[in-house]
Amino acid sequence: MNDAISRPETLRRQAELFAMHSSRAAPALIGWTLTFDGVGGRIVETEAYDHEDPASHSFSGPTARNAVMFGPAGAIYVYRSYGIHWCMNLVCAGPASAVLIRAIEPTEGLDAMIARRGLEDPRLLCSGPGKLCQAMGVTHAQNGARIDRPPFDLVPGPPAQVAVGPRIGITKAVEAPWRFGEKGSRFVSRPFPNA
DNA sequence: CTATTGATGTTCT
DNA sequence: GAACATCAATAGA
Repeated sequence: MNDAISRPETLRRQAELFAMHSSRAAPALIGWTLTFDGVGGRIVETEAYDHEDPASHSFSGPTARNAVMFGPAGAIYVYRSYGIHWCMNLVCAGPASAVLIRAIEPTEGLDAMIARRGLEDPRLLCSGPGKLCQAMGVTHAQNGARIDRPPFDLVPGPPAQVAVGPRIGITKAVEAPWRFGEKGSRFVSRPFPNA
């Protein structure tokens, strides 16, 4: 028999996920499969942000850049990082909360990712928020797009063991334990202390 | 394996 | 003008 989850069931699980605050949706997303135009893989690392969080783009209220974060859940918020890279978030139940996708384990469309990244090592293809957007071909053109409709796809996976730690690359609220990853995964951007 | 540093350009003060 | 949800290259242990 086919053990794949049906489309209606997937949409139900997605709706359930987006109804959560990002701090609960972020760990719940570990193990889901995310693709764009058939290219992507298993989510193995995420971070949560919200409007009460000094490290969040949404902390100081709506602006042109962060407008998508203040919109409906299920949207994709893409921003430019350090003038060079793109990073993608999934908007969750608000206000203005989102999950940063920090690393995936490449499983679909390996050839396209290798071509875009100019690398072959699967561990280096998507082990960081900027890397995975480059590998998947996600740019500002996808800002505001829906995660629950083509060309995006987001499918639940079997339950994963989740490690927790402080977020990476921020200078405010550095201690908040809002970084999540799959225990033991070799595809995360940096190791978790107790995994 | 960890630590450090320069590159890059948009956003916000 | 400063800060920035990063990356790749490099040096060292």
